[in-house]
Amino acid sequence: MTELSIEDLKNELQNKGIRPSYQRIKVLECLHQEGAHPTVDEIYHILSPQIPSLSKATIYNSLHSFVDAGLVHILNIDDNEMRYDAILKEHGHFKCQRCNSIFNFQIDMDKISIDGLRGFKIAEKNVTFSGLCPDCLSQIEKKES
Amino acid sequence: MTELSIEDLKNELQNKGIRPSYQRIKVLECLHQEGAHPTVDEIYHILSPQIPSLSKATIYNSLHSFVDAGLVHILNIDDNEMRYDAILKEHGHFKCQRCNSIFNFQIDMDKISIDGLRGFKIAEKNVTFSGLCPDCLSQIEKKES
DNA sequence: GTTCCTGCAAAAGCTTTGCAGAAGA
DNA sequence: TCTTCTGCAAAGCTTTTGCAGGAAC
Repeated sequence: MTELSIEDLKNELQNKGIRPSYQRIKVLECLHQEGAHPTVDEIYHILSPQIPSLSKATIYNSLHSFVDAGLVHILNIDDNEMRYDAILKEHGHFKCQRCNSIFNFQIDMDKISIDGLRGFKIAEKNVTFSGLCPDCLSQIEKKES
Repeated sequence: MTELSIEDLKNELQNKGIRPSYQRIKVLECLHQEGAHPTVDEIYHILSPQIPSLSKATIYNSLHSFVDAGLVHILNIDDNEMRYDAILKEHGHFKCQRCNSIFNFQIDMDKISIDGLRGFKIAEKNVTFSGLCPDCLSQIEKKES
């Protein structure tokens, strides 16, 4: 969300006990792009031009360390591939069914009234909506007119 | 949720224009078990003893028809495999991180206060919590004492 | 007879694992 | 030097696809 410098990312990794290699810093940078929830494949295609030697195994390894350290969350929003989310602040996700873009939105999880979870210990809350984003909606309207 | 007879399931399929083959009826029956959200593999292992000739391809085919017809929903709650949900009534899902069981809970989606989705057309709402279920909680307490 | 369905096999795609060489402490 | 990381290749899983035989209409 906020623009982070290489130094910030380096510190973020070191604070969690992860050695801040160049590859890991770049992967983490990808995740911190405004509103990004990239798949492994997307990260690979973003970074490959800058780091031609980069392999997907390294991206997977990096992401696993990040998840274990609590730096990023796994997003189960796609049917087939995983997405990763570096925004730890509580928020919801909207997925456009037409262009597959993912948007964040603010949400107050505490205000969700639930019934039937007495006795459960809730650790994580996920809210995911899907439908059509404004861009796709206006494109559909144009087509119809 | 409610116990459905073979006839009910047959009608459910026919109403949607899906030919009610034996295999499809049994797959749909699996999905209608109380609180079930089976994976393809789970369905396969449940039905295999009754239908030794059953293949996973048929289960996938059946589920795709059901999803296309709007009879079941896809549940993106697991990291690696899909789950399927035959309860179309609005509800949330809780996944126990210890035993991997999935529970349904009631939720009023309309009362979720969202901010930042003006201009979006929302088609589907998904709420997924995770943590520990009562059973696992009490087992952990026993271990600690 | 024609259409649709089943089930096998193979293929495709995402993710994980093993290992050798390289980089960092 | 010793540990850790990278990157390649291969393997493992889930899901999809193609096709031939069979069932249903």
